[in-house]
Amino acid sequence: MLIILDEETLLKVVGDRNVVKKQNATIYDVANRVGVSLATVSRVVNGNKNVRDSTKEKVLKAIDELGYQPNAVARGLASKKSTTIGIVMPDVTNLYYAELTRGINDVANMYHYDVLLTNTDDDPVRDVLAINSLESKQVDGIIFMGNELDQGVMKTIDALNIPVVLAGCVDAQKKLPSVNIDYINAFYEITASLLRHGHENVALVMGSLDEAINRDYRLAGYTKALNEVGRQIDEKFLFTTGRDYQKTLELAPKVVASGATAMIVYDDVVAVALLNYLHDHHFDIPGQMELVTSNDTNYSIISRPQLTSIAQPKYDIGAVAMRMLTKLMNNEDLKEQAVKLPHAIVQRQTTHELS
Amino acid sequence: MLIILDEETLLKVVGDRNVVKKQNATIYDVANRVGVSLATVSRVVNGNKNVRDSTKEKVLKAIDELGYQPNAVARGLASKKSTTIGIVMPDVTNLYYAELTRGINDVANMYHYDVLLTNTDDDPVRDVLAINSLESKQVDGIIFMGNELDQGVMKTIDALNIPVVLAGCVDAQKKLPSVNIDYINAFYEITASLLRHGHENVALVMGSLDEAINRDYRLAGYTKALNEVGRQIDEKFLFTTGRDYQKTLELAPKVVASGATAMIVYDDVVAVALLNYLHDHHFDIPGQMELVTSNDTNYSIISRPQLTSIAQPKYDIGAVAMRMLTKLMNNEDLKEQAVKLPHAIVQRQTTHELS
DNA sequence: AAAATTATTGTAAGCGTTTGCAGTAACTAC
DNA sequence: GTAGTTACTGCAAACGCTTACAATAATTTT
Repeated sequence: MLIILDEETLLKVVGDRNVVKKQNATIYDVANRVGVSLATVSRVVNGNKNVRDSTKEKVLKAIDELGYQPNAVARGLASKKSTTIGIVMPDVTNLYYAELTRGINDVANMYHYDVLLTNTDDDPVRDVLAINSLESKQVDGIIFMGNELDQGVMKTIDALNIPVVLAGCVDAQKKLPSVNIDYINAFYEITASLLRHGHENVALVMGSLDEAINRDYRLAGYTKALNEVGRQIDEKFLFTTGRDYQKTLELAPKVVASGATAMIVYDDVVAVALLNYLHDHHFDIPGQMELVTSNDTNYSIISRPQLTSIAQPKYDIGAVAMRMLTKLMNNEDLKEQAVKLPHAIVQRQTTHELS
Repeated sequence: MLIILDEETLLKVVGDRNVVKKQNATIYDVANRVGVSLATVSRVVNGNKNVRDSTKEKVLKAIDELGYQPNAVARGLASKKSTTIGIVMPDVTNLYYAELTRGINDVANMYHYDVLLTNTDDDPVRDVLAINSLESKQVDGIIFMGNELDQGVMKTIDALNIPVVLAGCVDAQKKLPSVNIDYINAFYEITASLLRHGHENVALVMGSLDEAINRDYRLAGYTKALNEVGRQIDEKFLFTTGRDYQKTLELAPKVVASGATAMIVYDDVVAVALLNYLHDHHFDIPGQMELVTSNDTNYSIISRPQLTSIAQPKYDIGAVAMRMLTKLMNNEDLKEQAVKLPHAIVQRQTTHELS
């Protein structure tokens, strides 16, 4: 014989309220208690106007009494919306992406979206897997960050029924909505400034040239400034490295050996490593070497001397990207596809007065 | 008259493959194509043995051809499992938590869980909201990080039908499984060491004393060391502050004014701020002031001088917490409820030789 | 006061899976 | 060959909600 105990009886048996986890109430329970249909309860839960005030109150009361919370999964299945977005990013541990993420998160919460987060370490294979997984979880939108939009990734995104916005990530084909700073100009400006100050040999330290953001943006800005004063790029001043402190420490002597007297660096971790190498080898900074980094994370304030940096509105890049995504999810049109947020050059201690 | 076009016809009309997003295939489509029932397809998808090999192959082939991907939401509703876990944390932007998160994420992915991430800025109200939201999304488990388990939060967790593991977060009542280092001993050791080296006045810089982790752990270890040499705590050497660079800069002169000749700091951002204050005011470190921090994030390597630190296996704390959670979600028993991972003291440049 | 309109509520068909149970086919042992 | 097993497969009922559409009640209009 099967005995089904009600909660109170069960309590007596078990003796400890904490052991008796109440089965979560369903919309059905609420409807029953009030004596209305599921549809009515659903309407009040979803803020539908077509409910008499008196009914609404009764339902609300019952919801409160039962501690009813709509089951988001069931909701998702029925409505095809999950009120969840996905973030695909290289690494939470990198301050640059962490701050973008923070911006995304805050705006997402503001619009009552939850956030599914995946680290892919810039591995296109994992990017694709992540996107597929997000699709199967029926996210309403995706924000993609990372150095490079691999072809396979692009294809996957293309086949998606879900809006995607890029944040701090460049799409050479300009097919996807994105939020960035004007990388070309930023690198142009800082290079030009350094050249104006008499530097003959300005090193550029970037990520892989296979990535559009380095090749077509950072390097392009640098080249433009050089060309403008009638000079060509000299490969010996070009360096590439991953965002890794230790590895960059190994790269440092090579940069020094190149004869550069100034360097522009694409990432703060990399810049700090170079700076510390110079510091530990008693270089005079900025006397012997000027140094500009480009993400303006906490690192550039914390380092001694403090790093002059291209400042990006990181939090805002994330926030704006997320805001755009909400519009897309809402089938609204975007005014701009490729949003460029303003950047600045923050003068600190690793350069002389800039202008 | 309503005309429903098949994809190919639609293609001819629209002319652009990219505009025709294929409707995702369902389990039903697969079953139809092979000529078996839904149940059979479901079985092969879920790796159930009871399927003849030849059938299995046919199904697999159809799945491949249709590009079928199970709908995780429907699955979740039917099976009551979401293969998703939730993380509730103060702030992704804090390197300490970011590294824990990284550990959690990697292990979660290893076990094919996705991760829902919420920042709550240590606000108990938002903690509760986040947990409720996660519950309604039917996550299979939750990892909670943060300074303090507020009463309300505790209550919410108690009422949950979902396993929760704490990471880098202390539960004074020891009711919840958790992963930490042995904070008491860590702070005891470093304090004792500093005392042995002749410091009369050792400052302790922590977060709020309302939080158990500060009051009952960090302070307790510090006190123990003091008592051991027959001394009492002197309130004038106790300082509390949030994890904020600028605010700590304001606190710094007070710490100096206290007459302390050594300080133990609970967070790297805070420690770096203090260090930089001292550096910028030309203090001799460690000559005039020794400084120990306690999270050993990148900051302590990047700062100049580099920070001596209590080293925590941050990534592993996250990883182990997640591993424990998988067991709990699998209804396995835990060997230990409160796991303590080993810590170490990493000697760098802000202290003299320790012992 | 009947008709027309509008506001409110209920009915029931999904949404795409999983899964217990029942049925059928294939195999084994006698 | 028959009974007893075992291996496969299918049926159909959930899971908890949303949402057309239909039905009823309340209100206005004439």
